[in-house]
Amino acid sequence: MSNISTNFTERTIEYEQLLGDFKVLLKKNNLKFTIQREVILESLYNSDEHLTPESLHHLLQDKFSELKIGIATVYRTLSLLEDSNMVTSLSFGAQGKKYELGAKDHHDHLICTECGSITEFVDEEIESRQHSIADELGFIMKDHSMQIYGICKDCK
Amino acid sequence: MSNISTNFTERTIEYEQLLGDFKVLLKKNNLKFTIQREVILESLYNSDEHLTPESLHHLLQDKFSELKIGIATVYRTLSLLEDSNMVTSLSFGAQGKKYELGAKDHHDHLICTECGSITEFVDEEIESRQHSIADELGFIMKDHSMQIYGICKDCK
DNA sequence: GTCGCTGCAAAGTCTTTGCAGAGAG
DNA sequence: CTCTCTGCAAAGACTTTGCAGCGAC
Repeated sequence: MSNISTNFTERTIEYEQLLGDFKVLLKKNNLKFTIQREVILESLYNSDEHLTPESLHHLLQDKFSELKIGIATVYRTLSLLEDSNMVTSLSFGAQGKKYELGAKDHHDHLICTECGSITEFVDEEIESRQHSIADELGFIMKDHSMQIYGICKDCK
Repeated sequence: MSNISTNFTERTIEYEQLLGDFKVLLKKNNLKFTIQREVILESLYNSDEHLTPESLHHLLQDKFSELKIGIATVYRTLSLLEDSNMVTSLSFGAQGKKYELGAKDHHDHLICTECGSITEFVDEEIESRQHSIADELGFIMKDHSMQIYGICKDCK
């Protein structure tokens, strides 16, 4: 695999380490390290989106067309990664199930109902409050999603 | 530490009023008020659970077996209610989409990714922080939704 | 009586599974 | 060489749609 193009999402973990963790995980469970599994991990790492199995499959078919990765392999690998807590899945309303690497930072969204623009933000106060709430209710927090809907400053 | 009000499902609206609103809505859109639509609304009102189409269908078959309500009608009515903003849906994991009456107090959700259970909570600190963030970014906040995903105390 | 609604069943979607050949270790 | 993995296609699971008779208004 070629090297990883850096993009603007801050990562809390480097790809090399992530890949190493994955290999350890596979070995520990007597599973094999295949090119399909590698490109799926890499694509999740390099994506700023929350990917659906279908969008991930399309992406793989574009970028790694020579591999002819089947949709079943995408599903199987996502399940494997999710079971191993390397990715988390979220569901957004009617849009179905989406996956993202567990190693990424949280982020929330302001969505303008007029123009559809999306602004990302992170607020430490809310982040820490969420952890407190989860703790107080005996809940192990894995992820969250928060959307604020309204009218952005350009539209008002 | 501030309080987390785990005030489960306080209703802000009486059933009679809800039913009246529903009838107005139907009339306005030239739709008919049928017994099926009524028992679905009533069952949502009387349930403290977040219902899936399937669980709602089972419940209806138990309580109103003489009506022989079809699963298709359940799906159609839930879509109608959702489009009219009388119910909201949450979806998560492999377990599909769940519905709840929108007329309940505003609250956010803790969703267990293991068993699919949903715990509601309201936290004033987060509520007010959201308003501040929207203000700071020049955004007029209309609504928001927040879900925390993780593992509940029974599953961990 | 009109026209929307319903139950049924068939058709779509999305996801999982069975299988035989391919490939990692 | 062994035993898992993969792509394909078929099977499942969940949801939507077409239709003819039913029922609200």
